[in-house]
Amino acid sequence: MPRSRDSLRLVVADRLHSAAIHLLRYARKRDVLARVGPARLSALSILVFGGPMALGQLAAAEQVKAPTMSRIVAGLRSSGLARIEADAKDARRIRVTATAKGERLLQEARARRVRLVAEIFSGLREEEMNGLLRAAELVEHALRQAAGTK
Amino acid sequence: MPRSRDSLRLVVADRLHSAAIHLLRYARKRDVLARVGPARLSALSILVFGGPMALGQLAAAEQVKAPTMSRIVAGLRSSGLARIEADAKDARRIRVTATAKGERLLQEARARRVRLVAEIFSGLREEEMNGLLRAAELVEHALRQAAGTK
DNA sequence: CTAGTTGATTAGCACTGCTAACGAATTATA
DNA sequence: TATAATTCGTTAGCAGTGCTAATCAACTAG
Repeated sequence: MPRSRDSLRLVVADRLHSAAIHLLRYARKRDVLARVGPARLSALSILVFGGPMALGQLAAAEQVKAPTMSRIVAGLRSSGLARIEADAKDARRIRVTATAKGERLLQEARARRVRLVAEIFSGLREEEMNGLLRAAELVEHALRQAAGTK
Repeated sequence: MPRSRDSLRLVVADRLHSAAIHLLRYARKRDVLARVGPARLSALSILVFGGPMALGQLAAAEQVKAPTMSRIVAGLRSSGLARIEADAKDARRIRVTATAKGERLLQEARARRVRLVAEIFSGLREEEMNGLLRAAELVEHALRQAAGTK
């Protein structure tokens, strides 16, 4: 592989990583207002969009280990944002479901976060926005590929 | 502002946020190998690229409160990745500097990240990589603007 | 029926963010 | 000059999120 492509990758890696860190740090300021941490919010969104599922599935979806998800679910539960039921087929399993309150909170938090991030980009031209969109989709797509192959 | 531009922003914000979360989760797996957390690595890179600076400056650059940066610097120090000296002009201030070991570790972490990104984006054309680079720079620039204005 | 596997939890560690409260040093002001 | 206000950094303590190791219960294979 040519040296120039290699160093381009180095720069891209650096910049993307840094941009991601800073973007999330910025966005998190409002998540705090929701009194729900990012991991819980993210898990909740999986539940809302993906429907009820077992803890292990949720952990896999979030790329997190079972004990971590166990605690996240406990937190959601104690906040009344999710509930758990026994699985009919397998008594080891639990079925985690978002409550109505959870769905409501998710929509609010999401709207707040999106408004915040959208504010940041208020000065950008439409073509720049489209560039960002393509970049985000590229990253997501490439990550899905990489996660699948691994 | 036209409705269409507004909703484009919302979509971009949503996608970017999601892509950032997933990219960092993926990248963190390797950071763990470096035995240095993401916040320390990020602060270290500011030091390496920006030169020695006061704790407050570093906190501002990382968009983090002083106590948080105080602990991050303490961690870097105890790992021998950074050192602190007294400021000649103002005895309240400290001067934080990356050590040679810190610079070395950062380069290694970067190299690891580059390999990771290379894996993820192995299928991308050079122009797509350039698109990602522009996107990352746009995000950083917009964030700096937003942080400055606020 | 025993042995192995799987799903979830608990315990305990590390890291990262915050606010509140403090001490020390500097700057502004009476 | 003496005092007050401000600024810089630290400490203490809370919450959240990630991990591994160990454990328990339930299911599955032999």
